[in-house]
Parts: sequence; C-alpha cells; structure tokens
Amino acid sequence: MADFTLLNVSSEEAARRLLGCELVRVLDTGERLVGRIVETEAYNQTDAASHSYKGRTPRTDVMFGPAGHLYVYFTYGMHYCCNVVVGHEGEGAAVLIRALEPIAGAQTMAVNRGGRTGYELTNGPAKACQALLLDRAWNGHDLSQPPLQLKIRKALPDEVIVQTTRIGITKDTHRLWRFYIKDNPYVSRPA
DNA sequence: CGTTGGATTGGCT
DNA sequence: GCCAATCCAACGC
Repeated sequence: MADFTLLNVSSEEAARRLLGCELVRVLDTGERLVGRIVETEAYNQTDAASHSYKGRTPRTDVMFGPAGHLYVYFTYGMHYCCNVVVGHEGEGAAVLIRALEPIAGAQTMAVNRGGRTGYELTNGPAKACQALLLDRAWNGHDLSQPPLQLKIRKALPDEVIVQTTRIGITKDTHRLWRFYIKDNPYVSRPA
C-alpha cells in the first residue's frame, strides 16, 4: 500500500510534485504499460475552471475523496481525461494528467491509439487515457492498488519545470497552474 | 424536460 | 487555423 500523504498539499504543489512520477497499468493480458508524467494542471474548489467549483455532485464526488485516487471524466462526447485527487479529503482538489512519456508498452499504446506513434501516443490528456485504456470504469480507482498504480519518483528540480497558464479553459484563465517538463517531446503544447 | 457548452482531438480548408 | 464529432452534467423553466 503506497503512501500518498505527500499529495496532501496544495493542488499547485502536487501538480509540480507529480511531474516525473509514473503511471503503471497492467492489462488483462499481463502486459505492463508505463507512462512518466510530463505535463500537469492544478484545479481546486476556489477555481472557477474546476469541476469542483460548484461543490460536490455525483460527477465530482471522487474529487472530494482521499488523495491518490483517480478522477476520470468524459468530455466532448468522446474523450476521457484522468486526474489524480490531491489535497485533503473534502477539499475538491485534483491534478489533470495532460501528457505522459511512454516508458514501457509503446507498441501496445500505438494499437490503442489507432496506429499513431511517437509523440502522438500520449501528448494530450485524452490521448494519454486512450493509450492506457482508461475510461469511466476507472473513476475512483485507488492508485496504490494494481492493476493501475501511481509510482512516486524523486521530485524534479525547479529549473526543469516550466509553469504557464492552463489550456482549454474559459474561466480563471490567468492562473499559472500548468506545469510541464522543459524540452520534453511529449508535452501537448510547448511554449 | 429542453438547452447549452465543455479541463479535446483529428481532419480539412 | 477552423470546426465537426457526439455525450452528458448542469441549469433554467
């Protein structure tokens, strides 16, 4: 049982801390798909762009639960995006996983992604979900448990982290709550 | 109950 | 660069 108490911090701090950590997905076939987190965005209840802004609803219930669980939402009628719940229980904070760097299982990810390869495998939130075969069924999953686990890695030094405004939102657009690893080819929209 | 628009993506102009 | 695809949560009546 992994210890996710280090995620009991502000969503911005957690978004920084999650860079470099890994998501390990074991398929029914036994194959391991591993992605290193290279781009994140922070959301919390004070934030008009956050799903948790208007309080706890059936959809956002998981966001208000304990840190280290997965919040998966469906959007634009066809895409799933996944977040790691952070902060303290009842807080409504989460970190959107916007991009991964494939570490293992890239060939299977390519199949999951309809034959795309290279940076197109995982350079976007819905692409990363599709590559790891994550959908609604994974909403609420405890990331300390197989077959989908979050592996905490060493915190990255500030000088390799770029901080910018978030993508695709129409409210609270000024907040600098997007973080990514400098020069990483899997970042969805480099500066 | 009807309307609206979204933490996106990929194909086409 | 623009925009359609396609579902559903949230909100107004």
